[in-house]
Amino acid sequence: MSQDAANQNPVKLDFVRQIVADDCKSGKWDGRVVTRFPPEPNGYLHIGHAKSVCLNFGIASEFGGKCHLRFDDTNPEKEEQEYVDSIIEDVKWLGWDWGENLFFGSDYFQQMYDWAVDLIKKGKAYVCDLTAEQTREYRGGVEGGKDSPYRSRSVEENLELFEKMKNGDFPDGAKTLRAKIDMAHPNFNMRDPVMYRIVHATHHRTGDNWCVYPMYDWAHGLEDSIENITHSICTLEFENHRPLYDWFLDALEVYHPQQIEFARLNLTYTVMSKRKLLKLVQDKLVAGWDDPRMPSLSGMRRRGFSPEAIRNFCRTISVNKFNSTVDFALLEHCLRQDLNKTSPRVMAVLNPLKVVIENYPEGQIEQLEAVNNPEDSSAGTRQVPFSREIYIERDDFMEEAPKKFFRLTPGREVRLRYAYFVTCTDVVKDSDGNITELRCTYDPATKGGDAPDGRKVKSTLHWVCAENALDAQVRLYEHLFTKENPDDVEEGKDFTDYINPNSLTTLTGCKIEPSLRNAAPLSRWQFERLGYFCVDTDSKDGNLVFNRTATLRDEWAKIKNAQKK
RNA sequence: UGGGGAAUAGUGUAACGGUAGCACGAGUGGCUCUGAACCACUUAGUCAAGGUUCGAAUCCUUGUUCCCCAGCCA
Repeated sequence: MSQDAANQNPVKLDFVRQIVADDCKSGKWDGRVVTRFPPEPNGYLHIGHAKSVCLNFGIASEFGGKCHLRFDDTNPEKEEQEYVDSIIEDVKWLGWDWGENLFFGSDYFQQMYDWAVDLIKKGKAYVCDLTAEQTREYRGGVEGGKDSPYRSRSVEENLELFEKMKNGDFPDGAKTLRAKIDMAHPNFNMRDPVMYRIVHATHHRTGDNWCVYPMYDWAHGLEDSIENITHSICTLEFENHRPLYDWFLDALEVYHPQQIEFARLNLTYTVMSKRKLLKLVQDKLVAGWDDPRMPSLSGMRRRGFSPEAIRNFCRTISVNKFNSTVDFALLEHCLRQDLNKTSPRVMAVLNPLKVVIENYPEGQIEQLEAVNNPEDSSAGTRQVPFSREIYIERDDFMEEAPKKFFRLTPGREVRLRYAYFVTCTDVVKDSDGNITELRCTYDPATKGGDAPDGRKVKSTLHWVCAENALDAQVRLYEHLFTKENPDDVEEGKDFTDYINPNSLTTLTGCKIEPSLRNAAPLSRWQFERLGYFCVDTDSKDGNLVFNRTATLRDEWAKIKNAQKK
């Protein structure tokens, strides 16, 4: 029974959960629910994988079942331990727990081999000497293929040859083991698919033990069967492979899970294929797999995404059988929803403009109380220093204020958050006319931010005390691509031609309030009025580095934009 | 020209023969010591055409459009 249903808070079930729920009701699997997340360790996990992870682990937890983490490591030429490690880290970070159920397809190589021998004995598999190119020719097109000349070898000969293949008696590509199905089948996957190929390569786990490696179609169903999976959930492109998945398991007469296919995730302004992400990394178009602009989970973690936000996002987009592209804004919404509740507030100035408060005593520093998180009273308060010289955001001052600009301008009174009302009295400029400093006066009666006479101000600014400010580097990010769909390329171009030149802006000399002096790497903060920021892993003592995870929603930016037009 | 899938507001998703709803986005207003958050309102949809039915997004027929498949990758 689904937890949500048990809580009498029935959520609408997606089609996969509906199947699982129906099966639980009918007792199809004796009430068991066993799913698996089966990544190939040939790349880092990305937000698209998170959809699958959350589906599989989510179903297991909601229906009182379990979910295995299984590495589908059947191709030694592409797979590496580095990827195994990163995948484990990422799934764990997302908050899922596979308990004892960490498996590797390669652990089943012997069982798979034995089953292949069974199939040969049943006359349902044969050793084929056709080259890769010949195999393709024989497979044929829509009109059908033709039988391999090796199709009718005797069981004895097949057994002997297959053993020799295993023992390494033949060079790479010399022979394959194929299932004997139907070369005229309208589904190409059923035209005597290859089960084993000869590869003399060192596997990251089994070393040089094997010279033959199983193909996906052969291996995957067997892995599922061995692990007693009930619902084998995979992406849409495997729909064509389901008849073969079923054929192998039926031919072997072994435990037979149900394969269910769903549509993979697409997101605007990003690419999601491992191949393309790898190219971005290898061509150094980004700083690595964990570059905060990458949709990889390691990148998003470094950017400041919370696991909670990603999990909510995956639940929100649901799952279906048709291709769709989710608006990046929805991801951002889920992000902000979580960070708003959980991020401590802090004041930071990205583009500092010095302000001297002329009637404030020189040399005086007072501590003012600031709320850490208005969404969470248990987060308490902290003291923020204030003095005669402070920094405010350059964008918060305009000498000639347009309509609807409520912030500081000569002669106007505004509030410095948690501090005082101040009025701008003078603008200091250099010889080129650039504003270098503002002169203000303050009203001592407004300490804390409220006027005893009840007068109001239109706007509240964040600020940082000049004397105590911490210097920091802040990295601002925008979409990695300028195009909503970077895969939709014009003639002669490729997706890398649409990389956004402004995807990364590095700001130095940013001013941060002193409470962040020892902020831990990957800790998440809201810089008031600016956005959510995360301490980068490059950050070191005395050399703070922040990533902007996301901006706050910004009404003024919209107005400004509209006024420009 | 073969096979396998799929079509619901701009986007993502519900409705399982009985009032087409929710979220995001966009817009308007309210509130505010974050132009945030929060609150209210507005916007906009069943791929098409037939049929069955008292009643169709849902069932049937025909058509249209889109996605996947001819690796010894997964």
